[in-house]
Amino acid sequence: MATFLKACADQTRLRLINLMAAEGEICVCHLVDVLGTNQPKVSRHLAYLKRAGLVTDRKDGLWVHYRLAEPLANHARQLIECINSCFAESPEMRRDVVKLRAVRTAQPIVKITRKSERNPSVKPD
Amino acid sequence: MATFLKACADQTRLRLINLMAAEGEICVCHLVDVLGTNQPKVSRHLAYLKRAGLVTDRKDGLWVHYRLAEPLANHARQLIECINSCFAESPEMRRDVVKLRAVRTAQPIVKITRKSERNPSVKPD
DNA sequence: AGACTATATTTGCCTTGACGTATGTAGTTC
DNA sequence: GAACTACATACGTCAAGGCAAATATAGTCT
Repeated sequence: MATFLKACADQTRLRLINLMAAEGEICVCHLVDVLGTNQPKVSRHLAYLKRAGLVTDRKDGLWVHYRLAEPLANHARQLIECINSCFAESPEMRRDVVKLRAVRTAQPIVKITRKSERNPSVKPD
Repeated sequence: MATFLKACADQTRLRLINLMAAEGEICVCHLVDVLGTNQPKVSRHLAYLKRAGLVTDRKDGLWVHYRLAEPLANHARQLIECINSCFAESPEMRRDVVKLRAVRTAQPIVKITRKSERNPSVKPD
């Protein structure tokens, strides 16, 4: 119980949980884009959530996709549901979801991985 | 949100919340007896909960009584309710409530404060 | 093979918070 | 006022956890 609460008791992790609760499986690179922070930070928090048993990951080639663990222990599920209903009232959380959708359509996970090809604004040198 | 979760993310504080949710206003000395720990530890955690806005206190002569704050912010109330429903499944939490009732009847808060008078097993020296 | 991409982990630093012990404060009793 | 009671707080220590920056790992493309 305290373990789950600790895992949720951080703004960055709450944002990650919010996104996965809303959109299911998400690739780390998209999470980095949405949170607008550096990649190690996101990975660290994802690892924390995984240790706590709240999320699971799936490797797919170069990418790793995270999603909320299923099934969750009873109290963990209740807790996530409760937190989730609170997200609805938070502008930041709603903005994150919108931004994730935008990022996903702009930069879908495809076999063409070069940023320079996906996004012309990035010069290939 | 993260603040409230942090405040709840500790076993000792969960036990305190459980007791106050079940029995309302409780005096610090009884909480010390029930938790079976030292008094500074209990006071420290109560102060933490108070800072987070989860509890309020009331002075009454020599005693201080704590209870869950009312009204709580929307998400805090939801959170407490959720946590509370999880308590029902925890043997330790249920034992605490039983023990509190026992302590309260054995050592009611009265104007006779000497432990030696309330409890003959404590020698007055 | 070499360049590149996505992700994880390590490192060093700093803050927070948990603990027990000791001490301070304030109210009560006699 | 002296002894006592309930509670809070300061102190020193320690572990956990937050961060940014650097580095490691591993898969992909050409």
